[in-house]
Amino acid sequence: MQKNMTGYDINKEFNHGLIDFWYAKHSQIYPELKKLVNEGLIAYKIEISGDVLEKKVYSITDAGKSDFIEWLCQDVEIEPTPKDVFRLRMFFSQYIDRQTIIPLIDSQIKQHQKKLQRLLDTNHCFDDIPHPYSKEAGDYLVLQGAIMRENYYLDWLEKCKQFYQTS
Amino acid sequence: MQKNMTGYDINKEFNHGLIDFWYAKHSQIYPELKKLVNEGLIAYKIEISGDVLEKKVYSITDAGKSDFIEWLCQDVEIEPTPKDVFRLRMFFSQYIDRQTIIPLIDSQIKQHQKKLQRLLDTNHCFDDIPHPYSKEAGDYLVLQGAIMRENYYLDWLEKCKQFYQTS
DNA sequence: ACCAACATGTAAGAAGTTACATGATTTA
DNA sequence: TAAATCATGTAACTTCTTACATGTTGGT
Repeated sequence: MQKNMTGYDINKEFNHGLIDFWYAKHSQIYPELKKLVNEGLIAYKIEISGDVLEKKVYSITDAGKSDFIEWLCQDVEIEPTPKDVFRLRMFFSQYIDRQTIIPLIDSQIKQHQKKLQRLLDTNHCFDDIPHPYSKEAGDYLVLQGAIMRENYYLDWLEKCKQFYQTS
Repeated sequence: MQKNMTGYDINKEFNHGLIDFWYAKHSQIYPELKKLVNEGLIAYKIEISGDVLEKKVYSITDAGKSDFIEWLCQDVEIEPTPKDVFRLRMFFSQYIDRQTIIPLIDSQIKQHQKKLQRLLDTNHCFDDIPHPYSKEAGDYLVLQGAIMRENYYLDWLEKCKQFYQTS
């Protein structure tokens, strides 16, 4: 929808980029692209890199665009709260002894702080709030959401830590 | 781990109860229980309800307990941010026109407010903060996490709404 | 020459959803 | 006696992960 891309490009955005709300492995991406071509929603042109290496550069078709916009405008029910393995662990935290649980929580805090820092570094790209309906609008909104999410999660982790420390 | 349960009980907790961090359909639960029995991690006794209805009441074995505790105490890497369809939609929000997007966001706000209210109602069960290592500790921590999550998500939705309103 | 990155796929299996399928018990 | 809830399963399918599999290009 936003630019022509190869499967490799999509994989890079999902796994090395900043997209923090969706992902897929290349082993899922390539078959899925094939499927979308069969459905007429995307099409590709082969480009040659160097001497022989073939790149399949995909673009969205008109049918794909209208399908996508239709999907985008639908009012939908909220999803169930996503599964969270660490929340599951905390649910059973009564079975972890005190000298074990604090380092476990600290490890999560450390990792989430690192993630948050990475998001905040990216946030400097937006010196000004982008204009609605600009092409940066989506990036901006999801990045704000990601930052807010990490902050809430860290607050919760701190709460868990204090719960087991002050007793 | 906490009490003996039937597959039906587990399904009820997942789909009608308050567990807000994990779920499964009964069509997944029954085969999974069978698998765990084969692995010797759980066992069941048949109880008769009424005249003939057979209930399989499952309990965890010693092997299951030690396996579980071992899993529980492991220090693990944080998971990737879970997929979020509405975040995905907002990423592409530039393609939604103004009279459409605001009701879409409002609908999400309404649904999350309802969910939050349900969580807050449950929260009244905890007049006092439960004691760490009590059996309510896990319930308490995940409920606080769920409430914090809904609050953060509502804040983000409001931010999205304002972004598209003030322009 | 070597290595990192570019580039594209398939196969086997695990996890999860939807639909199919059946029957008993309790409550109004 | 009808409906809601209790109770347990299977089948087909989609989704996702891990591992297998191959070859090119660009930089040092």
